Amino acid sequence: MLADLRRPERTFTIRQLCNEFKATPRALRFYEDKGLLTPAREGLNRVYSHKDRVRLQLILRGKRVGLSLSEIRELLDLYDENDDGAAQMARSLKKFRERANALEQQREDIDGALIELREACARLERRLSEIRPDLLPRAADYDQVLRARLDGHGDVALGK
Amino acid sequence: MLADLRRPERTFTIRQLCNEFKATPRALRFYEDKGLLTPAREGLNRVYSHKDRVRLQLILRGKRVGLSLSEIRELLDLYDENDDGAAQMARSLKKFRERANALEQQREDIDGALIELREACARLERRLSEIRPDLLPRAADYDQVLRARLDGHGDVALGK
DNA sequence: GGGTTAGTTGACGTTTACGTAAACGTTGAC
DNA sequence: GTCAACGTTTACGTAAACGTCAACTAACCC
Repeated sequence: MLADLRRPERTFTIRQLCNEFKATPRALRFYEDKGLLTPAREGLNRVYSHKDRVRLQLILRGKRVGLSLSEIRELLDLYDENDDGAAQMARSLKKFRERANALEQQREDIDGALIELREACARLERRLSEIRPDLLPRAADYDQVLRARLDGHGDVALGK
Repeated sequence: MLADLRRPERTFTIRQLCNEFKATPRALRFYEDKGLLTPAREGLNRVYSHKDRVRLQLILRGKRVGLSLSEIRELLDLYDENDDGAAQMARSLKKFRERANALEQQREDIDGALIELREACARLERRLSEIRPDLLPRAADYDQVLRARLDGHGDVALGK
């Protein structure tokens, strides 16, 4: 086919990008509002270029790793303003490393919380098994694990 | 000393509890507003009993493991209403297990994000070292690790 | 004209856990 | 007397990332 996805002159509607990346129109307009995207217009309608699509990809990737929209915008701005592309790569690298550090910190926090939780669970289990062993829940939590996996996941909760 | 901390008739001012648990008066009043605490009054001033102190401890522990205030309130309510104490222990246990599952899920999300981040970092590092090796940041991130550890940590960021 | 589909803008709502005044009362120190 | 320190209440502000209307338009089909 001549109309390849990669052909630079190909354009996209808001709905196409939403379907492709599983976003909502509201979200794309919101990103535009925040200066992350600036699609062309055809009359009123937004027309997303190939470059816009790439930007959107970067935005969503940034979100997945837990960057805020304003942080993402800073990075995207660099890609525009910058001439050689080396300086902004260095800045991106720095940002990414910071994010990685923050995430590792979050992981430690979670581990700490898990330790506290497990202790509390153990205490409760001991006392319950002494007093009312019939009330001890059992297979129910497997349910929850399964439901959790089908639910919201893939994105990182933003700390702070 | 006769005036032991553990003597049940001992009471506390808002400030004392704040200092002890490193909270702000605003926070304690807020918890009261939300029905988590109901200290006595001496005129206008709040007077926290021994039991109030225990409740506050439970509140803060709940927060540390990432429970929302409304979830904490549900648990605390059970401690009050319930007669034998077994049923609410079972419910607490269930809640805690759910929280543990959710936290484990969050950990996986973070791990996924970290993988993506590390890949991105590796790409950037490769390209930078080819093009502008002088721009590669180095010891700077150790700084950030240290600063991060001194900063906000100990509490779990609530996801979703 | 009527209906459907997809697009637009604008504005308010949601959620959580408080922070931050504003305005006032009480008590003790100096 | 007056200042500071601590307490009180009420109420609005904040941050993030959209969701959820409402009201309108433009295009296409019959």
